Amino acid sequence: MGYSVGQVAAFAGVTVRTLHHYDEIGLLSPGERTRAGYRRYAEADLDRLQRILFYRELGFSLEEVATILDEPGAGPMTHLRRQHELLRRRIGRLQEMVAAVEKAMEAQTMGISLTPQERFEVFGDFDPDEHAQEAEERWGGGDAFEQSRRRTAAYTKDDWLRIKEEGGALLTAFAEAFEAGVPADAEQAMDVAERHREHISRWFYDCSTTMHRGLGDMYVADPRFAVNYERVAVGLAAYVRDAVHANADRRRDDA
Amino acid sequence: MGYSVGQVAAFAGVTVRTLHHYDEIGLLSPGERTRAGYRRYAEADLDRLQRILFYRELGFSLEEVATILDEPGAGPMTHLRRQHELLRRRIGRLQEMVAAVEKAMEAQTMGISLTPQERFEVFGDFDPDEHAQEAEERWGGGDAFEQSRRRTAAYTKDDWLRIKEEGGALLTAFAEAFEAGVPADAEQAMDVAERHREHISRWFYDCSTTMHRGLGDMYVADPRFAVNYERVAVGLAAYVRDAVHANADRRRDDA
DNA sequence: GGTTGACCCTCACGTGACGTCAGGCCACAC
DNA sequence: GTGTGGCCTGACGTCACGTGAGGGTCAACC
Repeated sequence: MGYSVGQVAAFAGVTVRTLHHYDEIGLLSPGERTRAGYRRYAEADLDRLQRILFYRELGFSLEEVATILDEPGAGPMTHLRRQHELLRRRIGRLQEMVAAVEKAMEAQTMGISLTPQERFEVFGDFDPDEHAQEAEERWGGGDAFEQSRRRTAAYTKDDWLRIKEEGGALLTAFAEAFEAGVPADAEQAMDVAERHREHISRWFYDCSTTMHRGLGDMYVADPRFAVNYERVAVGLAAYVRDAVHANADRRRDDA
Repeated sequence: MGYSVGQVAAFAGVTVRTLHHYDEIGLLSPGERTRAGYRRYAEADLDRLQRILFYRELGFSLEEVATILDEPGAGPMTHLRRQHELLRRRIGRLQEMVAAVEKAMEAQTMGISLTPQERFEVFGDFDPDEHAQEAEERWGGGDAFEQSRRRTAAYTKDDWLRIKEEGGALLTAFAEAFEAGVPADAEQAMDVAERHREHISRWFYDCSTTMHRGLGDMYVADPRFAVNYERVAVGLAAYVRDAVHANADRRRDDA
């Protein structure tokens, strides 16, 4: 029963070394080993491998793939839906590139030359500090952003692990309240929102309730942020925003 | 005049380090330096960078990108057409993946489970030894293929460089004859075909004229091979096939 | 029942495409 | 003239494997 490394490698179209690597880093460890130490992959392992290869091809790092796959409460259907969505987006992006190429062909035949900005327009989506720029515009003056950049620059790997852990706990807390039907303006939800604000203040920048409110809005408006919540539960981003708003109202009333 | 590394990095959406790296490996060296040693990128450098990023995003290694960009006689329009084609294919592939995901979703909701082969079907295109399997089927018995595998296993980097060089020379020879309007059954073209057959025999496996004929057919029929010729000149794959056939006929007559 | 050949194992170093400091010029602003 | 930000060249780190080396395992065939 089960498949050997060679067999799995063959029909997955990867090398044996790749499977060894995934085993080494704990991304995909075969369910069993024979007494001789041979790896034996079960049906479930193949499922996991298929997903790994899928997300990998869409450009996720193996670490990211691991967190996606080990996300609690994500069944097969969750993944399929997400994969569908990711593919749709990627196709959209490529179609934009097609349009850009066609535009360039036209410009070429007309003898028009493009400005540097125009030339790289289509790559703009991938600008890594896009977040930064937006933060600057939205939160005014770039003060918060600068602070965040300075602070985070000094963080160690352990710090980041703690941040990830805390963030995950907050996400779970939001999700649980949401799934349990707790209203966003109930004390429980507001408390989680407050913990979230403290989390931001503690690790990134001094986050006032007003700034937090803006942040909450962005979680819904900006798909890059929304996806983090929506992939846990549909509607969670809006729920988080509402909780954050309710919390901001409460604290204003307190004052 | 010209742009600094920082400026170029900014609107191309890459890091300064990346530009340094491209300079180091000779992929993109700025047209000029200031007397202080600062890099100054000209308009043409931006063009090149844009192409580099394009091909890179489609999965080419930097070495491959270099050979594509330094291909002699490839103007802006050649690149645009090729980019268009590559994008179209990539979109096609992603659409297949979408279909596969949708099929999986259906199977999931129906409670059907897929076989391992079905699971990885969509990744099949990337199976690296796909060529091998086909070779085995087409040339019968896998003898040629086995020989090729055994021989090439022992080749050094220098050997591969020579092979690439020889192959490039043959490609150029074919292209020149083609562009010059030399008929495929003219002596000049047949001679190149014969050199091509010897090249195969020398480096990969004993290639009879009959096998060579089959190989020529495949260069046209199989897009994975055809692309190597078509990207140099449209119609070149068919030309090569015809020359190979003519050469095979000639040598049969000789005998 | 021994040997052959395909397949498996674990080190362990190599590679491609950068990321990330360190240490030190350069240039313009105040 | 002294910051402050941008640029330079090393040089080492990282990620996702590739590529042997050296050695067990196992079904098959003689």
